[in-house]
Amino acid sequence: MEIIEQIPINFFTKLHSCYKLLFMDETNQLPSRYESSEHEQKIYKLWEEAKAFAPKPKQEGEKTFSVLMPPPNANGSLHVGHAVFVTLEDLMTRYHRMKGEAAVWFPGFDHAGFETQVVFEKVLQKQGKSRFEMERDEFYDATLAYTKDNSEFMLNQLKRLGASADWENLKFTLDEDVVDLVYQTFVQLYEDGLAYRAKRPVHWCVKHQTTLSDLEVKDHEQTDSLYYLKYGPMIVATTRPETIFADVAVAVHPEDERFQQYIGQEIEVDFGINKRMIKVVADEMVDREFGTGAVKITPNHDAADFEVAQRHNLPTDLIAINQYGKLTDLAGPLAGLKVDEARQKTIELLEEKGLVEKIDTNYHHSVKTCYKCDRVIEPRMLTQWFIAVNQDGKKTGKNWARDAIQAVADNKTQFVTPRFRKVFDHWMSIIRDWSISRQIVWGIRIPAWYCQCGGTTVKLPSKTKLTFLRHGQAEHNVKQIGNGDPTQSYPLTDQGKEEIKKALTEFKSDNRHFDLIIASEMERTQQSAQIIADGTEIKIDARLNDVKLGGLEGASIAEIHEATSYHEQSAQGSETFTEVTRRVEDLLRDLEANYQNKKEVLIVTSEIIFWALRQVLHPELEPHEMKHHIKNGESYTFSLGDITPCAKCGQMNVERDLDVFDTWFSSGQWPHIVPKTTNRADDFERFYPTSVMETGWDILFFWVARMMMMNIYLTDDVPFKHIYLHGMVRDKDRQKMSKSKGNVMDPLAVIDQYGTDALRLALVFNTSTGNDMSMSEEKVKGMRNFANKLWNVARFTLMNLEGNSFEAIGDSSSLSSLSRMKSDIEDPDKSSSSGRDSSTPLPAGESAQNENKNEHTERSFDSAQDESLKTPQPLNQADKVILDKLNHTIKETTRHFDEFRFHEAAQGLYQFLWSDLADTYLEAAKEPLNGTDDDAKVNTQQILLYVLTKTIKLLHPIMPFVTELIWQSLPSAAKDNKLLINASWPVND
RNA sequence: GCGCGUGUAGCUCAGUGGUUAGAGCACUACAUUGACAUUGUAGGGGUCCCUGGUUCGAUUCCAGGUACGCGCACCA
Repeated sequence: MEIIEQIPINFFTKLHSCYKLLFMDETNQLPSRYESSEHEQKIYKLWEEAKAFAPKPKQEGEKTFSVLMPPPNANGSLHVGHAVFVTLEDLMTRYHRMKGEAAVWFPGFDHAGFETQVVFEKVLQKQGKSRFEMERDEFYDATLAYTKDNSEFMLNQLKRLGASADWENLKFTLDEDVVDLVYQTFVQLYEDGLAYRAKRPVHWCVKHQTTLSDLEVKDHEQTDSLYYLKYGPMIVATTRPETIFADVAVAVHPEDERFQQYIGQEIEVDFGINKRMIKVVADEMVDREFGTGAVKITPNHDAADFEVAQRHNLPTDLIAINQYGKLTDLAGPLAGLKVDEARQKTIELLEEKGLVEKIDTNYHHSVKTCYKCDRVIEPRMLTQWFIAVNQDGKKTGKNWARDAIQAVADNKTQFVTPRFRKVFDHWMSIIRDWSISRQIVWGIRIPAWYCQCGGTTVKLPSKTKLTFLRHGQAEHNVKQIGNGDPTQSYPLTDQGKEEIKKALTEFKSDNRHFDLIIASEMERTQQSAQIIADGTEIKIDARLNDVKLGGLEGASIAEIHEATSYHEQSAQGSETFTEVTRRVEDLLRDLEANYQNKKEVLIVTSEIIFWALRQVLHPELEPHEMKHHIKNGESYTFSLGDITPCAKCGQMNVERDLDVFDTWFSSGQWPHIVPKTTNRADDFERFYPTSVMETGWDILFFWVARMMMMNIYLTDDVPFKHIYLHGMVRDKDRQKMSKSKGNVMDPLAVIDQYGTDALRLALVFNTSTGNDMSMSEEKVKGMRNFANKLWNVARFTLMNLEGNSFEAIGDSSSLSSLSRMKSDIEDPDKSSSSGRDSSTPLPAGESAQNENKNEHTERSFDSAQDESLKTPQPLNQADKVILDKLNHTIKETTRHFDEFRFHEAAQGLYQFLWSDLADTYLEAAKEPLNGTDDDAKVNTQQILLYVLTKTIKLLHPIMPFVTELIWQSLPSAAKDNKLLINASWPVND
C-alpha cells in the first residue's frame, strides 16, 4: 500500500462542533443507545431540503438508473408488503445514486378501480349507504375524496420508510395527463384493430355487478351433486339443472355410436314446466367418458356451450339467469329465485315428473369465484371491450403476446430469478383476450360512444368546457317584440348590462376564465360579450343568431307565439325550431372538432339557442319540453366531451359507454406514462427503459406481463431491463398475514418501536430472492440491536478521536476506564478466524489504488468536500486484518448489489460490522488507543475513522437513517459530501 | 392432468461440487457498568427429505420417489 500522510494534528480540533449537534444529548453526553424515533424524521427532512431525491442533471455519457414504484392502491394504509418494495427499491436507488449515476425512483399512486370501489363501498355500508342509491358523479366524487385523503396519508407513511423517491413528480393514475395518454392508447388500439367490442362469455360477479378478467377469478374446489336428467330419449349429466330453461341443444361426440341415430335430429324434451324441441348436435368438445356422453347446451350460462352454439349456429338469446343471479321468466314458476334455491326447486320439480335418473352427490369439481367476495361467478354473454392479445395490429402489425415473449427470449428483459421466466413464458403462451370493461364507476371511463345508427365512435374526448350565456336584457325585450334580424339595433338596457356584470362577478368568484368567447351577430350578444371579455378574443358566429322571423320580424311575442310553435311550423318565412337546432348542432360539431383543448369557451346567445341545445343534448325529450324559460344573464355549463358526434352518421345524440377500464389497463402503461409526464422534458429519453421492475410475484400476470405487452406495443422498446420479483411476507410461523388471522404487522408501529433501519434490514436479512420471507418482532428486534451496535462503534470511534488530545467530551470516567479493558489484540489467529471470509484473504501488499480518484470522476453533483480520507497504513496484524476485511467487504457488497443479492450484502455487512469490526478490531484497538505510543494511537484512530466511514457508506442503502446520522457527526475532513445520501460509493483497493 | 417451487439446527431461513455446513431468534454456562446488557466470552444442537446416478469428492449437479406450498388447465 502506498505511504500515506498522517492526519494533521489540527484535524481533530475540527471535531467537536461537527457531531455535537446531532450526536449528543442535552446533558452533553453521547447517548449510549441509538434512539431511532428521535432522529429519523429530522434526517429525512435533511434529504428533502437538499432535494436529494431528484436525479442529477443530464450529462454527456451519463449512466442512468431508474425504478418505477409499483403505485400503491390509494385506498388503505401501508402494510408490510409496501415496506418490502420500499426497502428493495430504495436501497437500489440509493446504491446507484452513491455510485454517481443519475438515479431516479418514480413514485405514484393507483386509483385501483375495482379494489378501491370495493373498499369504499364497505365504508359506505358502514354509513348505511350503497353506491346503487347514489348518482354516478356523486359516488365518483366521494371515492375521489376518499382516495385523495388516503394517498396523502400513505405518502407520509412511505416517507417514514425512508423512501428516497422523486416526490416532486408524484403521479396519480387519474391525473389529467395520465388519463390523456391512456385514452390515446385506447384510440390507437382501436384504430389498429386490437381493441374490439364484442359479445363474449365473461365472468360476472353477482355481488359487485361487474365483469372480471380471467385473472380476477379464482378456482375453488368443492363437492357438489352431479344430476343425471332424463332428456327426451337421452340422459344428460349436469351440475346446473337450473339453467335447463335456457337450453338450446344437446351435444354428443360425433363418433359416439350410442347417439348416431339422434345427431341432426330434434328431440322433444320435458323441462318440467314445459316441453320444447331440442336439437342434437355433434361436437368434438364432448368427452364420451364423462357422465352419459351427452351435454346439454346453454350458451348464455357457460363459456364452452357458447362456443358450441356458435359452431352450430344455435340461438344464443335464451337467458335463464339475470344479472342479479336470479331466474328469469323463462323458468316459469321458478322465476325470481336465486340460483342455489332454484337448483333445489328445479330438481324437486323434475323429480315429481320422474325426470331425474340419478344424483351423484359426491362430485368433485372446481368453480370460479370472485377473488374479492368468493361468490360463485355467473358466466354471462355480454357486449364488452376486449384487447386482442394474440392478433397482429392491422396497421402496426404488432402482436402483444408474441412481441413480449420475443423480447424476453432476446434477453432484452431479464428475470433476476429465472424460474419466473418459465412462469411468464407459460402464461404468455396460453393468454386469452383481455376483457377490459368494468361496470363500475371508479376509474377511467372508456372513450367510446354509440349511436342509434349502430355506429361506434372511439376518440379522445374533447376537454373543452362550454358555457352558454343568455344576453342581458335588450330594448326589444322591454318592448316584448321579436327580433331575429341582426341588422336591427336593439342595444342592451342598463338593466341588461347589470345582469351581465352580475354574471361576470359570478364567473370570477368561481375562478373561471374564458379562453374564447363566441357571440352571435345580434347586437345584444356582442355587447354582452364585450362586458365579459376583458381582452379575451370574441368570435362572431351566425349560427348562434336568434330565430329568423321573416315576415314576423318586429311583431309582438304574443303574435309570434300564435303564428308558430317554433317547431315544424313556419309562418311568413320564419325559421323552424328544427332548423335552429340543426345550426346549433352544426356549431357544436365544429367546436368539437376544432376546439379540443380550448379549456373554457363562452357562448353568448339567445334563449332559443338554449332550447335548441337542450334538444341536441336530450333528443329523447318531446318538443314541448324544450321551452324552459332562460332569464337574461343566465348560463349553463357542460363538457364538450359529452357530445362527441357519431363517426358513422354525424349525429350528436350518441351515448358514451358507461363502463370504465380495468384498472390494470392504465397502470399497465405506467412505465412510459410516468417519464413522459414529469416536470423534466427529457425523462423519457433518459430513463426509459427503466432499469428494474421490482414488485411482488403475485402481480406478475396482473401487472408485469401487461406492462411488457403494452409498453413494447407503444414504445417499441421493453419497459424495463430487469424484473426482480420478491416474495410475500409471512409471519414467524410461515402463515400468510391476514387481518382475519390477526397476524398482520403494521410497519409504522414497528418503525415507532424499533426504527426504520431495523425494519428494512429485517426485510432483507436471511431472505432470498423471490421466496416468501418470514417476519417477526424478534427478528426486527435483532436488527435494531445491530443498528445500536453500529451506533456504538461510531460512538467509540468518535469518543476516542476526541479523547486523544483535545477537548474532552462525553463521560470522561467511562473513557478512562477503557484502559482497564482486557483484550486479546496480540492474537492474530483469533481475529482472522472470526471472519466468514477468512479463507480467502486478499493478497497482501496488493498495491492500493487511491479511491479518491474514482470519487472525483463519479461525484454527486452537490458534493461539498474534496478531501476524504486516504487509505491508512496498517501498523500491526489487527490493522492489516481489518483493512483486508474492509476491502473484501467493499468488493463483495458491491458485487452483491450489482447482482441483486441484497440479502448477501446485508449478511456480509452484518458479519463485518459486528464480528470483525466491533468484536475483534475495536477490542484490539483499545491497547494502542490507551497506550503511550502516540504514532500507534493516531494510526489506530485513523484506521477506525477510515473503516467507520466506509462501513456506513456500505450500509447506507439498507439502513439510511442511522448511517446518515453518524455521517453528520463525522469530522468534515472524512467526508466527500455533506450528505451521505450523495456521498460516493466506496471502491475496493 | 401440466408446470413451478420448497424440504438444511428447537423455530424462521441463508449458503455451498472441496477443511469442521452457517445466520437470526431460542437454549446452556460464565462474565459484569468497560463503546454497546439493545453486551461480551465459551458452548450444546444437523442422516443438509429418501433412493439411485455423475464425480477423486454430492447437502450442492442429474434422474426417480416423497411431503408440503403455489400457478395453469380441465371442470357437462
